[in-house]
Amino acid sequence: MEKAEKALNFIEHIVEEDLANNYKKEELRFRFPPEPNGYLHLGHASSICLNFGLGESYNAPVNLRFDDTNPAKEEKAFVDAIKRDVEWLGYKWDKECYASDYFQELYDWAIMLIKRGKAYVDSQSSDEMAQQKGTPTEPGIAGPYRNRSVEENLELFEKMKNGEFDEGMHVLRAKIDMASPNMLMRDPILYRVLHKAHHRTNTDWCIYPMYDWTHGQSDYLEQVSHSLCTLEFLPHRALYNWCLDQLVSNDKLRPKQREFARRNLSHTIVSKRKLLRLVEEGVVSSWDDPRMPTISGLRRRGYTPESIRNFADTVGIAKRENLVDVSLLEFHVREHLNRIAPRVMAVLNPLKLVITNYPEGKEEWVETENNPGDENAGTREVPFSRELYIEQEDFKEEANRKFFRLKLGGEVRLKSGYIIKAESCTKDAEGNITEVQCTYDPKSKSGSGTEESLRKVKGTLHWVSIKHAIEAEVRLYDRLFNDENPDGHKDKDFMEFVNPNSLTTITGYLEPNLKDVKAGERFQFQRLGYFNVDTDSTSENLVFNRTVGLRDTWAKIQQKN
RNA sequence: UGGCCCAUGGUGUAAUUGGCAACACUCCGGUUUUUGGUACCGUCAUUCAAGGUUCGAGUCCUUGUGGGCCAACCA
Repeated sequence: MEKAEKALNFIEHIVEEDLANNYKKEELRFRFPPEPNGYLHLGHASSICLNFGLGESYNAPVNLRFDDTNPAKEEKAFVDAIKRDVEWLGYKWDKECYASDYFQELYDWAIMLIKRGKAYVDSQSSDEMAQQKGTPTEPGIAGPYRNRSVEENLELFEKMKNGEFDEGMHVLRAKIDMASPNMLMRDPILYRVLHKAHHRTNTDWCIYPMYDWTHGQSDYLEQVSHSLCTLEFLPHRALYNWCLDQLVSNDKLRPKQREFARRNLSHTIVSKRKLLRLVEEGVVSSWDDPRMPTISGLRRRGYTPESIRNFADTVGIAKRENLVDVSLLEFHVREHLNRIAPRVMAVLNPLKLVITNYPEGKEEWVETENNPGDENAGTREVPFSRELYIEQEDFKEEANRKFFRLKLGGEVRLKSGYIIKAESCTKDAEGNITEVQCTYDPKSKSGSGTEESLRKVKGTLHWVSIKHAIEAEVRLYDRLFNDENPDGHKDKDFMEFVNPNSLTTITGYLEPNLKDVKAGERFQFQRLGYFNVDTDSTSENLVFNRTVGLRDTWAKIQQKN
């Protein structure tokens, strides 16, 4: 229903056009084709959301296909991690496919190619072949094996398959055009010998097909209608089509490859090799460190699948270079968490506050909303007593009228509690404030309905009763990189931009309702931000991650002065 | 130096395919608020440049400028 309202992106325009011309709606099929050689990250999320989103809007199946043609890099563990991440994002694939399931068909087609004189075994070194390949501005030249006989090619390819050759001795190449302006058409390699066990086919094969000889065929076998990939594969399209030309039959659907620009996120890096460096050099603790742009990192950080999908959706898709600001991602987590996260009170930088006219030993439980924006969220009770913690930031001995918080002689409301007035404070030898003494107005209790309780005071502070507070380890995260585009400097290594303060670990004091929280649960620490329970958390040692802070206009006001 | 792709506010995308440049975020300003949160309101682009076609151009054409991609037995 909301689809009719929404403008279409250029991929959807292509689909619409195909639907208007030669495709039937039932023929639409998409696929997400990761190589199981690492963890999924935000970049993959774009592709996932694009393909599965298309599947949803056209009610078309989407395959999850593992592009597992290089056993040197791929592992079962990554397959499992990828499946878990796609599921977590909230998508269901139609078929779970593997390029390795097509090894036999691919091999048979290669034989066919050889028989038609369109493929040959080359027995040169990769250096020699690279030499002959030319450059983008100069055409390539034919190698000495280009015109081997069909029989010889057949025999050699058979021996390659049977494991009679070492790696690197022979490859199978398509015979296309060594002078093509498209480098990829200069007799691309189709098969190489790899004496490695594959995580699914084990040692059944010792020749493995290359990407270009696999992808289009896989799409064709699965009858994928639209094969979407990133822009750097654009030159591969000609080869994709060439491969299909060799084998498509007219009664079956012919897949088409279309390309979109990968999404780049500011202050972030996504290259597998570089993320690995962050892990190996100990900048982060692991692949699922909450600072990592991996799906598992974002999950651990407290991001919701909805927020990532909404982000992908509003960013959209196009063909130009881009650098999306992280603030948009942050906006979407806040937007979602604001709706679903229960509010709680927690003090992260405690300052002791003593209410001198509050009876010693007295305690009462005050009622407070779980989410002011959601009537159905209900209320809970929080213990209040004579000695509380407030944030150090929330008290100043003196301040101008812009400062809505507590100052000597000034009044403030303790959220869901009483209105208090700061009377005095004590300091240590260095002049740091160690305690604030205040008085409260017993008639001003929140919700009591008294005239005093209805008084307007400018500031409201969150607080926690010292006696009842529970301690927790709180991990405060900041951007991993200080530069907007850490990967975008030709003369500088991205490691130079690592933010040394991307993680600060402190002890926080929480309202006691939080004592039984479980990993993954999300909360808003009122006035501070959104936090979730980390997987490291135990009942003895609670651990919270700050997913994202609240919008902080006060911080901006201060910055200006 | 060859081929291909791209160019719309600070950012990312739209524009019924030639008909009043729209949406979201950010920034800035304001209203509401027992979260300096949320919600709400307002300000911010004559579409890279120059020419052309047309009653009319972000959209079509030409040239230029700027950016990107292409020479792994990776995907």
